[in-house]
Amino acid sequence: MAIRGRRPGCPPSLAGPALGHPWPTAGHFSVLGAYGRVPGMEDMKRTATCGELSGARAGEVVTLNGWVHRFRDHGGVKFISLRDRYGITQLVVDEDAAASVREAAEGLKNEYCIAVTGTVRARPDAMINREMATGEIEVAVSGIKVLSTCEILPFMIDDKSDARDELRLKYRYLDLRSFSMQRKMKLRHDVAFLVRDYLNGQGFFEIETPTLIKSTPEGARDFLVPSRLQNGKFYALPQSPQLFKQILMVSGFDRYFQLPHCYRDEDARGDRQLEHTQIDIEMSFVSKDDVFAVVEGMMSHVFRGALGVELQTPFRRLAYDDAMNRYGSDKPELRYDMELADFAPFVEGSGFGVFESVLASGGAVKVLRVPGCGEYSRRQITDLEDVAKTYGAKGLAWMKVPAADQLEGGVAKFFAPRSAEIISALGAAAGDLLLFVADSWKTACTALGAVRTRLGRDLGLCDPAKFSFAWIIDFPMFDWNEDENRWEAAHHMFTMPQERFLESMERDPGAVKGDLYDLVCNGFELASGSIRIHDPALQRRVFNIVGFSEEEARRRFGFLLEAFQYGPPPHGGIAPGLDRLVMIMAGESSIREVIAFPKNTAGVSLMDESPSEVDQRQLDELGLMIVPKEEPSTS
RNA sequence: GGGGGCGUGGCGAAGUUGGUUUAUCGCGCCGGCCUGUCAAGCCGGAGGUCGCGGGUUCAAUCCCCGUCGCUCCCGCCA
Repeated sequence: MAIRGRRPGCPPSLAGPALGHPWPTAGHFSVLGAYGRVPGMEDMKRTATCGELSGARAGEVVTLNGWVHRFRDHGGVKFISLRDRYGITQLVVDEDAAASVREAAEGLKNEYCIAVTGTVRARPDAMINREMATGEIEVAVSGIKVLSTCEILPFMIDDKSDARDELRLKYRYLDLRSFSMQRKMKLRHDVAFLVRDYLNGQGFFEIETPTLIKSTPEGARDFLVPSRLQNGKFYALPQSPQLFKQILMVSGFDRYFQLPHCYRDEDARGDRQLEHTQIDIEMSFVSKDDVFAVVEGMMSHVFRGALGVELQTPFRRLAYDDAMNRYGSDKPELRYDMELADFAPFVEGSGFGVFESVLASGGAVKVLRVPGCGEYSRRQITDLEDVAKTYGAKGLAWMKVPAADQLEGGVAKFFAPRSAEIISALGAAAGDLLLFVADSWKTACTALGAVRTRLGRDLGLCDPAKFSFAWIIDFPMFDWNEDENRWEAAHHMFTMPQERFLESMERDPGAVKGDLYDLVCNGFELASGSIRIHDPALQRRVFNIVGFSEEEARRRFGFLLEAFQYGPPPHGGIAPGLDRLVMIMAGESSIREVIAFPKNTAGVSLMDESPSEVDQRQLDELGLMIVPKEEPSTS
């Protein structure tokens, strides 16, 4: 499926605020004179960009530098669309142009990099192109210099038929030439700039933390970097600057931020890369409300500046339990309602054994009312059932509401006696479809939530121009790990348990809510953060619950625990993902679309072909030996 | 680790329920024509071991198995 949202074809979108403010031109800042000496083009350095000329400049002699976007040869008159970062300008080679110029023009091919001198002239009225920012003028060419030539392209720049991703990534430098990609890179630049602008204005310091750090094998897999000087030892690349930013709080830096690269050696996804950029924030002497206020202010600043969109703040807040119960997700898509409901009240006495036994064993029966889908075919419902099964549901029960007081089809016969009551409780109407999942509470919620998301997409319920933010709060502090038979931290071990659970924490870890929060937008988790523990005694209690010995804690996080003996301030923070933020703002569904040089789902960079093998000498210096993974036996 | 989808000239796609014929279309490319296009137009042309390997068959681009690559998803991602 093609996922790029580009459709410019023509450059008018460049001039307009398609993604916010206009493209800068020489009027806003000087792109000219930013060059050093370019051998061979001293006399052909640009005096204007391809996006800035208008009727007011008619008569001016200009030099343009750029790429041949299209070439239209009419025999007598020839047109060249010259493209640079700023737009497209039409060049004309008239019939009476010098023979040398005509000859040079005829030799031009797509994507040649050229310098052109000519006279700006207003187009005749009938020839004005109103779709184009520079459409009222053209440049009558008096000189052409080919700066470099171009091979036959693997795909057309800004072609309407998209090349497949594999090819785009291999020739990323060509892909990035397209206005579509240039616009996204500009958006990313704008967002990063606005983030810095806002946080600086709020008194935050940008402080860099190391990228070669100690491996702390909790959570995601670390990328390891072997040490040559310390033979047999390894650095890890940071999954986030978590420990360092907390240390910075101990150091008194009150308000810190950074846009660090973070690395996780886990399988990539459409919205997940091995390597991504966070907007890492930490603050002292705060509660979560202070963190929320900063992030809400920052997001407002960013959306206003980059997209011209006013966000409504404060963002709504949704407890984790509510998010799960109502939307079946801890990162709910909130651009539409269509909430899940609890069907348990109607199960008892229905005689439907599947539902009854699930409830009897402590599970849940959730129902999703799908307005107007009562005509769904068996086939369509089976497709939805497959979605539910993917998320662990054993099946998807259904019934239809043919009339305001009637239930039919699927499991309706068990519930027909209470039809009116059920329909009224669910707010159902004739023509609705009801879908059910019965399972453990979490599975029932997530499976039916996935069905909800799928339906939202199929039914076109998502307004692409809408950004629905929400804070998800009151997350559980600990998850029970079935495999290892122990409690583990749901977020990380430095998260502050909510005060009301401090007393009962050891007795009932599963009930403890953490001072822990996510920011979600349009069904994506945009940020995750928490108020941290700064009290060593409390920290020990948490370590204890997750089965972390004092010694093990010291070995892994010793420096942090030690730092906390020297007057640590109460602190907390958050880390929005920059790539996901830009992805959502750009209306893309793949994070690769907003990363200049992304890796594919197998972690391979198709352009530079990393990762790659290394010389034996490099391995020797590091004291490493490659042990091939065993081939699966084929006998 | 598991499941789904895709792989056909440089690019994007179509296709044959296995056969007759030269594997089709659009873009691009090459040559020619053309004074107003802006996705220019018209005429002509080149370019493909249908991802790779094996199997079934008289016959495979098509069916089967394996493999490689890309992609979406589950698991994983404190």
